Amino acid sequence: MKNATAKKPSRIQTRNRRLILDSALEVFSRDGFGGATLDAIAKGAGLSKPNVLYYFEGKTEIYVTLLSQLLETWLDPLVELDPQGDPVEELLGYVRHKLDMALELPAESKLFAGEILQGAPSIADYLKNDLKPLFDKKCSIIQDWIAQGKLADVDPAHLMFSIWSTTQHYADFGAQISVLLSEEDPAARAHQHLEQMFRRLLAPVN
Amino acid sequence: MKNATAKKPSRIQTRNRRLILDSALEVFSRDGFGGATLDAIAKGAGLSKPNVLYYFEGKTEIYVTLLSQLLETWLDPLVELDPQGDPVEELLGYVRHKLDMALELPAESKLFAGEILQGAPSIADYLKNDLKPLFDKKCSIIQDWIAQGKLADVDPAHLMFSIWSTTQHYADFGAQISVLLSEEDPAARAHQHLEQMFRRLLAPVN
DNA sequence: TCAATTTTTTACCAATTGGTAAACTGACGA
DNA sequence: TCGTCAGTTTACCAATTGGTAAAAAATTGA
Repeated sequence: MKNATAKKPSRIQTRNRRLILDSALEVFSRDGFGGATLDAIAKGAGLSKPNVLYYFEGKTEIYVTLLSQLLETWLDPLVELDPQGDPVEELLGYVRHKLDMALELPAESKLFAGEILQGAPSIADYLKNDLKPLFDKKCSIIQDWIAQGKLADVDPAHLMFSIWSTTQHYADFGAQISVLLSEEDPAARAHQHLEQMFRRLLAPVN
Repeated sequence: MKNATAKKPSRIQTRNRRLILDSALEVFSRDGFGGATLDAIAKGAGLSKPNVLYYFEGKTEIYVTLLSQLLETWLDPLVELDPQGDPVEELLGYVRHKLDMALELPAESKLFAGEILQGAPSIADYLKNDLKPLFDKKCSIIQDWIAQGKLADVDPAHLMFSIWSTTQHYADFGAQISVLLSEEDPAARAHQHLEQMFRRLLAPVN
């Protein structure tokens, strides 16, 4: 008898749920929620469609599971912004971390981008209840840094937007970048460029 | 008899094609290509589905028409980057223009973003044959400016990426921004912030 | 006015899609 | 050895979807 409340999952369950989520991440991030099909996800996971539905209640549940797992990972580096550290270095570290994530996990970034692009229908609550408070807290830390003269006078919220957009751009618009760039190593140049840009923006003017 | 080669369109044709494209822009940008349906587009245009298909050969043709119209508008401000003008002001003007477009035409921005997000399946050729040459040309203009000491030493390509990402972010991630921001007027703050950021980045260090 | 042409509607359809029912397989403990 | 139950497959289905055929209505030009 399967109990709704947490029966420790078997080895097979762990493996197959992993397979399904891996496949689904690829399919959803490539085709969007509307364009993704259970058949494609099942095929990618090497399982039959009914077998996939044995592990998840439906397409939507797979999608939401993926998103909520992603959000934890995604939020992490922001949480780490330390009020005690050196302001400029803290923020540059955050930029570096976010860029690395975009470069290493482009599918996750695209999944998130697609969800927001379509009005965040599945994660509106999360944004309001979890992200917003954290965002406000970090903004006020930045505000304090500015008040202490340790940082140039920037708008904290819009600074965050700039960090998010410039870093995630390398994942979300990867298709465009790879056409426009002939370089061997965009990653290194990207790091250099963003470091330069945000250092100049943030360095306090004495 | 309908001739394939340009019969001047009737008043009804112009009107209905416009209605269809307007509705399709909203539907595609909200639901993505895969999630969009002809029924939704037809309903939004106030026409029957077969009537829509009287004006366009299919869902894909509507989508591609929309994209190619959009690309012209979108490219325009980049074309205007003038090698003769003052470098910093030229680039800041470009930033301003792009931000205004994102704020005023968010649906267009989202449509484009969605297409790139999914690997640019419909506009890969356009990117290679039209955008790339223009991009290279403008990059070398920027490179010249730098060589002349009129601009800080930035990577032109990545500078462009930063401009695109930060400005379009206000459209593409609007759902997130509106949750995080309680301000009355994000547009004004956004303009201020981007001006500040790019001015500091671009100002030549004497 | 009336025939030719454009536009619109009605009635369909084949393919795909998300999802279900139920039979089947196989491992494991008593 | 047998019953139990997790896991899998087969066969299916109703709804939706992109699209078509052809008749009906509206418009236009002579």
